[in-house]
Amino acid sequence: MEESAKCEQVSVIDELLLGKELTKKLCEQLFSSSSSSSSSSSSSCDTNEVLIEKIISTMEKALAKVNCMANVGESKAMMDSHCSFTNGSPKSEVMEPEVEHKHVSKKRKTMPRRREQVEVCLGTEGNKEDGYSWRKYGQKDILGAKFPRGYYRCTYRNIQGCLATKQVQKSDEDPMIYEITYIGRHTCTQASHLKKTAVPPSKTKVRIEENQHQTNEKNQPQQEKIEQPPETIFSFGSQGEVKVEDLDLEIFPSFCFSSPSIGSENDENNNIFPYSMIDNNLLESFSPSFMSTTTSESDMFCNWESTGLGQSVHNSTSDITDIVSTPTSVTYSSIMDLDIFLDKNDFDIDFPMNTRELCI
DNA sequence: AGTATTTGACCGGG
DNA sequence: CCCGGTCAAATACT
Repeated sequence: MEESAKCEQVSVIDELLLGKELTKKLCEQLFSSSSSSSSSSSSSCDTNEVLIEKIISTMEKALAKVNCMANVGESKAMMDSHCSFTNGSPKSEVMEPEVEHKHVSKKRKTMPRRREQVEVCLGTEGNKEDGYSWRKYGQKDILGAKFPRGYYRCTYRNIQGCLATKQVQKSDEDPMIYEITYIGRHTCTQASHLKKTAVPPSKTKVRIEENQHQTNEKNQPQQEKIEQPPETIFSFGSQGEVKVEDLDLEIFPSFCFSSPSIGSENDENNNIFPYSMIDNNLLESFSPSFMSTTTSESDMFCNWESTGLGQSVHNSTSDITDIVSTPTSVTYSSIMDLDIFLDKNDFDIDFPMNTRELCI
């Protein structure tokens, strides 16, 4: 990457960090009554509205910068899948512009892609639980890559015509990191998925603690192919790094969240989220499952798109949809933040503020 | 027996 | 022709 671009990126990161801080503050204010607001909000004189304004402004700045960067170059991927992945039906050809324009066969590369980098702590072999069930259908040695790439498709491809696929590849540099490329979007409704979201948060939290404990103290004997219970995923927060980058947007730096500070597990109020937050809206915004439920993802993104904020970055809802559709719990935090970043119209409800740390 | 994974073959774009 | 992506038969697993 060029130097100027790096500088730009740094300043974008700054903006995003600022935005994060502001949203944190806002969250504290919003939910101070229901959760133990331990952290001190420095200048708590800001009203919620002011904070929101600030956040939006910050995000807009960041987005503008990113937009600039994207225009300068490196936006090939952006062009590739520049949109039109509407909430299409599984089979109807949801055409990419290039396809539409060129009247070319509806072949590969027509699905929007989104790449995630996941640092795996507990040796999940790239099979991080993301809430959806995948079926491996191939593996390929990739030129120049040390490790083979695994190809997965949605288990319900045949049954429900869900065309979502993902590619999992262990990173060359760091074997603990898996690069996961999601292609397409889930159109299926996965029961297991729904079930997971229904897991009482308190339970989840306990798990987190346990896992944190274990991972911190001594690495568990790492086994490849350990199937992690869904809850375990949250442990990524403590040590794991989750990077979500939309190949189309390329606007989000890598995020690394640590778990929210966790109190004792004997109180429901000590859930990751204040219990009062666990309402439908929140569950939906946190959980990828909402994408596969009847909840209208399109609605969500209508909102998003209508903000104009999104349009300044991208014209399509497809990518964003794709982002949020990321079902994985690993991306849990990321999703939350993406929501925050992107959906200013939903600020009032989509505030799963639990990010504690934003690493680059 | 049913389901999931592995792996070599095949296909198509560049 | 090379390479990435997918298919599908064989194999493993439950």
